[in-house]
Amino acid sequence: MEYNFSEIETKWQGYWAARKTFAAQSNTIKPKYYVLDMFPYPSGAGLHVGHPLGYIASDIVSRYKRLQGFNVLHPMGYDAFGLPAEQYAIQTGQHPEVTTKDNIARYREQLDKIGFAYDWDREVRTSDPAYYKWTQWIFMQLFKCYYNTKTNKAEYIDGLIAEFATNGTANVNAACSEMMSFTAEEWNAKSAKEQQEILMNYRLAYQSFTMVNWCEALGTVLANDEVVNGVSERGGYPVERKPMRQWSLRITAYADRLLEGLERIDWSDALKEQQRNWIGRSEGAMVSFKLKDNEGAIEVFTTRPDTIFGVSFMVIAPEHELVAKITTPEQKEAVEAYVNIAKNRSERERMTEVKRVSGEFTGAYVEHPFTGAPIPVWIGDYVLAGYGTGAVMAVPAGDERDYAFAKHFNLPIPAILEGIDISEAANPTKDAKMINSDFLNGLTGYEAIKKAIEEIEKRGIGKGKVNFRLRDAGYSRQRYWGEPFPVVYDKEGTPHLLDENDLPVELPKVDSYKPSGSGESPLANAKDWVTNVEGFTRETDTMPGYAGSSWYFLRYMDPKNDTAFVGKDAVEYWRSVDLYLGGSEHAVGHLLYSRMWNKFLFDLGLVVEDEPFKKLINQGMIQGMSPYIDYYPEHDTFISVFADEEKKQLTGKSERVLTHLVWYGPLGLDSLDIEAFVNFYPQYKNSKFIKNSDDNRFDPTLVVEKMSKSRYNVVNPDVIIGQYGADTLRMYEMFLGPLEQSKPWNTNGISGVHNFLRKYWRLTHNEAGFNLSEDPATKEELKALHKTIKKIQDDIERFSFNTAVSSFMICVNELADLKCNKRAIIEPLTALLSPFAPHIAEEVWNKLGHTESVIEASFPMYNAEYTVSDAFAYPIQFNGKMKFNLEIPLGIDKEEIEKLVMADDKVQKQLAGAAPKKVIIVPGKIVNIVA
RNA sequence: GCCUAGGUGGUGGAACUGGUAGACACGCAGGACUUAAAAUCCUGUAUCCGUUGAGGAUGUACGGGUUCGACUCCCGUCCUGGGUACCA
Repeated sequence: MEYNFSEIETKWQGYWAARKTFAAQSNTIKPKYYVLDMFPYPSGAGLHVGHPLGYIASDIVSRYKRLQGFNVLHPMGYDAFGLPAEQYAIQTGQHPEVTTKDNIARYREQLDKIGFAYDWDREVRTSDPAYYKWTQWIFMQLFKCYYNTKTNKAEYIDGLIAEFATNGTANVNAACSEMMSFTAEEWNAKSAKEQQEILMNYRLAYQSFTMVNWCEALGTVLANDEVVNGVSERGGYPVERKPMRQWSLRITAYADRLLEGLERIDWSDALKEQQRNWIGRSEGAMVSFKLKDNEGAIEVFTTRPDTIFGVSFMVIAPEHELVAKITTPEQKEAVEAYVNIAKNRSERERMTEVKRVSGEFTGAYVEHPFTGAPIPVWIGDYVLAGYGTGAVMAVPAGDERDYAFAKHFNLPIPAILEGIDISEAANPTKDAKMINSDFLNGLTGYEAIKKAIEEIEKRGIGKGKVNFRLRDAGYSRQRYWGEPFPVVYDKEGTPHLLDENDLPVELPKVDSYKPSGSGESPLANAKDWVTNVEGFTRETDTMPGYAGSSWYFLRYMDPKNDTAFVGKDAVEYWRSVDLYLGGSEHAVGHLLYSRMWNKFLFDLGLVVEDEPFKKLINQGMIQGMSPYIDYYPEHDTFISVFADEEKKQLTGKSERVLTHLVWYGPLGLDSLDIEAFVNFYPQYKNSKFIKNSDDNRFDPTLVVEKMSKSRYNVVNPDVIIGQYGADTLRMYEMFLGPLEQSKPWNTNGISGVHNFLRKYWRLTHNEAGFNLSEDPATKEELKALHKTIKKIQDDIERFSFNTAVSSFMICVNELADLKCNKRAIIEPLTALLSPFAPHIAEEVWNKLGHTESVIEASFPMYNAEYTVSDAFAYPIQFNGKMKFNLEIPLGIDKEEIEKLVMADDKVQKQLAGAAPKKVIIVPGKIVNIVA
């Protein structure tokens, strides 16, 4: 009887769906386990083979936890707002809601075919008004709150307002955009509008001016992804950076808690380190340099106040607010020209091209705060406006970039460290003793930092400060396909929240999804909607992609609740995500935002855990092979990648042409169909094509890249399922390599995995049908089984699914050799296999006579008796240090063990001819040789 | 540039804590069964030299180092993936 996977898989998928087998229980005394996948963005290309990698792994864990007796929550949903659907809408006029629904339907169909144990009754979609009602509601709470740094948590701003009215800012310690200071009288004298403006300085969701990529020609703000080499990707129009009034979230208020929380969660060190570096806490000092010949001062933040006597110039960012004010008339032209060039370069470019030194002298000077010496002020684009104060005190002796700048512009490089050569490069060491540094002379850098801060504070020219690299998160988008803000403006332009009863604020219908052209979002085109709140106009920006995804893990706990984003009972039972699986591309974006949202909701007492994701695994990305063909324009010739001899004849630069007209075999890419190619691209009608000399084929160059529709490298799981079945796909994706590693998709080994499943099937099936023996198992058979149980359990616990699949293969090979079809072995093996290949396991389980699903089984018990090997591996230690293992047969006495050990080459080599002082043998445990 | 991860046979990978490098699988070669094919099973398979019941040398991106012993630890270099704040 053949293994008919398609029949088996259809049958059991239908059974699971009809019985709601995987629904999480709500009234149970079982312990809970919440295992979550990062939900997908439903793209038009459909699900590709990369998506299931993490989903299969989490599915294995969820089924494994069920076998262990947990009440498992394993949900799935869709991150349904986003740019691609909107761009598609602009091109085709189709409402993004329609395309999104279609895409979701396709995803669902594909997901169902893989046999995931999802509780589909809990599905969420971020673009569903019933969902985004609560995204808007959480935004309202963020708007209504500020961060009290005394109690170290978010609180409602009414408390702050009352404090302002009675004591002013005197006793206020709150996270804010800029330090403010006023008395109660001053506060009370302000107009309502002025008061609202001041409160923006404190709110956790607030408005301010931030930079956007503005494309005049397209009349729209562009995402960084839409800007390539400084021009728009579409059309190649110039892009400038310009300030716009935008919403932001004050995530910086949570910087310390986001850092501290990392200590308490089970994430990889690499990921934690990335978050730490992103937050970028650094201790240092703010120092104020007085302007010469002008009012005011320039503030700098430095982590190295010890090097202050090495300052020979100052560099400020081209966007710095003082540039226009301090530039002297003689330098005006040059500075303006420089600012114009610099301001349109992206921060990325400015950081990448760090070796290309550029800058301009402003003509202005500041005074050194200790020596009073004049310090020239330059502008340079290596200083970023967004970090610190947008100004640095340049210490060329100690900082590489300052050094390069000084060398390039011939500025002095004062020596401040004893015995350190600075003729070739800067040296940032803190170990050397300070020289030429007045009161710091003779101290090391470490000592000098403290002393310098003391002195700076004493003289009132600055103070010690902790600075963060983390910036507040931009929260406005001038887009259609996102959550509308529950905000309206009065006639004075002051924003007000709508009433909670007005939620959800649904997206209005618009005629065009194109931007309005004035920089406003497409919502501004819906004139009736904008003005349909009496006396007010609506906010027309929408929320960013991360809004809905920052809290979706909470909604799964209680997805149908329409009186709260999550009910109290639900959140108290499910608490937080026990295991979160997703790609490392979300290391700092989504994973930081959702931690912040969760902490905020925790502060308001609405969730019970401060950290949302207890354990996190990053699965690697499955890459695609994009087919490019090599073209030599000088010869008007295309050449196959393997035609090496002919390639030598070709001169000039070659180009790579991306093409989808590669013959696509059932499982992947093959050679180019030249005829189809020239039909599709008539411009190459007369081009020459050089094929391989040996097999007369034309092969493309395959480039490993992220799988995406636009690169023609998406491989669909449906094809694999059709040919081999879902169980093979599941096991093969796990077999492909370590979960956390990225790897290009290939189907080279898939037949091996499929053969394994057939072998497992053949253990209990012959031509006639199901064939099971009720005889008791032999010791050898039990050994094969129990070795596997132990291995599989260990492997699941450490997420090593590829080695688990190998262990299954070894086990089945051994059982096949033993011709074992005994219930005593097959039954536990089937339960063991069910998380990996659930359909075939369910089928066999059913044939074994069980009426309940295999998920009602329990994980097989491992029995150590059957896994002891015939020989024991003795760890051999020298002087107590573990050195190596030696196989010693069982059942021999101490003396014989010693003889065997001493006769071993490695032991002899170790002793190098000398006799050991002592040989300690602990029977069955250890051999310790004291040399 | 910066942050982060990785680089092992023809291929995917294994080696979990410094202790026989290459488990398992693909591919390939040879064989059994078969009229034949498919399926299945058996044997071999890191490289080089030698051998055909003979062993030796080399070998985990590259160059150094620590250690009796290094894929594993340290220093440096090269290459690749991911992120870099409005893709998701």
